[in-house]
Amino acid sequence: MKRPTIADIARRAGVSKGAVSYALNGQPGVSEATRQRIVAIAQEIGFNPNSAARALSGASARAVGLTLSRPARILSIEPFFMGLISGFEAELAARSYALTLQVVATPEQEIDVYRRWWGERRIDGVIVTDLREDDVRIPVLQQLQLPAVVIGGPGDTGKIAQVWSDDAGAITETVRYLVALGHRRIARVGGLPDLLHTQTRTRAFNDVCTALGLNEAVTMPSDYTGEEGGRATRRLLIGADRPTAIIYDNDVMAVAGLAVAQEMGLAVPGDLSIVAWDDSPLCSLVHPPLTALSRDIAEYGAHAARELLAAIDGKQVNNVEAGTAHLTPRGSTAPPR
Amino acid sequence: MKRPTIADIARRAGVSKGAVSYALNGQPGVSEATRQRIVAIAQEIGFNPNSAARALSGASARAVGLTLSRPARILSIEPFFMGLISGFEAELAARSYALTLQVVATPEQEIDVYRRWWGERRIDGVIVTDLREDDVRIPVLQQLQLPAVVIGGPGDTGKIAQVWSDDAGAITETVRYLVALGHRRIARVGGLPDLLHTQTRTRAFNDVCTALGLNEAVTMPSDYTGEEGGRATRRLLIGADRPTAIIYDNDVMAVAGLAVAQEMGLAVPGDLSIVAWDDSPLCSLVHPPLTALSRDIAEYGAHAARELLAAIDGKQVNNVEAGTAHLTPRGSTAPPR
DNA sequence: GAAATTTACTGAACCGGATAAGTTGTGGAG
DNA sequence: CTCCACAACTTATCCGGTTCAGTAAATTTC
Repeated sequence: MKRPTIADIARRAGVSKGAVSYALNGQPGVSEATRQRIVAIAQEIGFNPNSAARALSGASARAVGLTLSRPARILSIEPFFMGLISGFEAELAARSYALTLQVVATPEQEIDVYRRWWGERRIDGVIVTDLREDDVRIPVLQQLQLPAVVIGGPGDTGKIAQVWSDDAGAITETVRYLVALGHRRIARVGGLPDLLHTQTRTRAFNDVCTALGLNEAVTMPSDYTGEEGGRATRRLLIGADRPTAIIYDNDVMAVAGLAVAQEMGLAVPGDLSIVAWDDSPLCSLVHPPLTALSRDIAEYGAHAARELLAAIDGKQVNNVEAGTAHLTPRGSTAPPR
Repeated sequence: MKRPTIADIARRAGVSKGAVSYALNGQPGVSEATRQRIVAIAQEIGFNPNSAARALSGASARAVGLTLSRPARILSIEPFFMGLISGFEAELAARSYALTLQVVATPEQEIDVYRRWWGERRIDGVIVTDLREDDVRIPVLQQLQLPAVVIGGPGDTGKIAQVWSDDAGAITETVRYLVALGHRRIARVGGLPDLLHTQTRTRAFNDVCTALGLNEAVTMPSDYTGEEGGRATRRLLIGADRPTAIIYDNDVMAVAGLAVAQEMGLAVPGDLSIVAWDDSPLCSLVHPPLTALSRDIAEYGAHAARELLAAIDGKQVNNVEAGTAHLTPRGSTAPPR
């Protein structure tokens, strides 16, 4: 089936291609009567402008790119990214931008994808997640002058906009809450250590523990997987002065930690309190339901999408903080026995 | 930064645009020496063909579309879709096709998205999930002559290819296994009732229960969410002759069911055996780990992607079955007390 | 009422590739 | 030595929009 073009509309309306273009784009240069006639014909024959032709004649591709850089076995379970994608989408769809997705294995491959997408003019901008220290992707994005928004910071990204949430504030609140419950030995199972927001959390965790006079702030590095989270938990719990509370950097590890505690015969929250970072249905599903640091991930994604669209439109964008996660107490936290 | 075009390469190589196009696409019409010179220049200046220009001159858009039609709160936790996406991607990336994603709320909106994508020539084909009975999307796809592959069947989709897995065989195997363990009262918490694969499962479940002489095959309809799965479980367990085993149509509901059983003071697997459909890290994370119907979801997605690419290439594709899920016994199933 | 301006268009160039058709130059057959 | 076939290009056109430079008619201005 031949898809209709503006030439078809022009023929039926008895005007030139140019007039049709003006009419459909709300440009001046056609009378209101003609415009309505053209729009009606376009509607009737189900016209959609060929995105390739549009992109070729200088306009934008009306698409943005996102790479997912974690291995499939983590992605498949990590609710965070799906929430983020939903949030982007809501914002992008409203301005009829498409979202192009690619799964990558390494930062180098990710850079290649950006290079290719930009070179092909397939996208107008990208959303970058998991900012690292001295991130190799940043200079490439700057060199390409590819509009971008970075999620996870704050860090040094030059003129590239950032969207982040106040992780330091959230972890401080959490530790204070646990201390108020009576906990003195609080440990943490962290995310990937080279991610900037993991470092932010670790630093804030150490600071607040010192400030409150707690002995030592142990952070077990991990990788967001359930297996690693479980292993880290086991290592924390076999010591003589085991912690009475553990904060996990994501929900998956927290659920795994809960399973390990139960397997070792520890009561939750009686013997061990558990806090998950990033609330998700997962946290309410398990028994006991997990106390979690909630934030609106979809809104976080929507925020990033808005910033990116602004950057694409050439507006100068600044680093924005998109709200602090707040503690949602559930059944997994209580005073230690 | 101006992105290089074939005209730039042509100038530097001292040949015409046409020669560059032939050289880069492996077409005959240039000598091997010239071809290598051109390829070297393209490499050096980091040339990527403008996808819009390419798509405009008759070639394909080198992109396929996927809509996600469940509400965000389910998508965010359902590991199935992420696994599927990973699988597509592996296959698409290998042939440098892009994946365009859109979250939709209703089948009607989904149809609109297909119409727009196809009209805009943004994509070459789509992957359709969650086939229903008399699915409204199928006639639209046929009318548009939009290459497509349907996941979840088998059903009547005319010439549109389908990829499905043998759900009937899997559920039969599961029921036989539970009966072999000594269970006589087996219930099921199903997925959305209007999905075709849910109906296939329900029918097979009823059939095998009848064949094995079990009293009644109760299927509680649900919607894949943890909340609904938990509610359905509670309803099943409050009866006098409560089931000793429950099969869940996805992992999220199974985890929720486990929590409900524990909350009601029932031992798993002592008082209640649990089987989850679709294995995921989630199933191994909880305590006890859940017996699950495992299948390689990523491979399932890769299979669908291959079929779609074949359909785009104009090859006649047939309905293919992509393997049966097999039972992975873990700690959540045992003989009833 | 003639000149100046505005309105409502048309025609053509352009974006960056793909490709059909035309143009050389070379080597081999006859 | 000529003719032909073929390789190795060049030239020109096309894809479907956007946009700029024209143009004729209508309207305003003094």
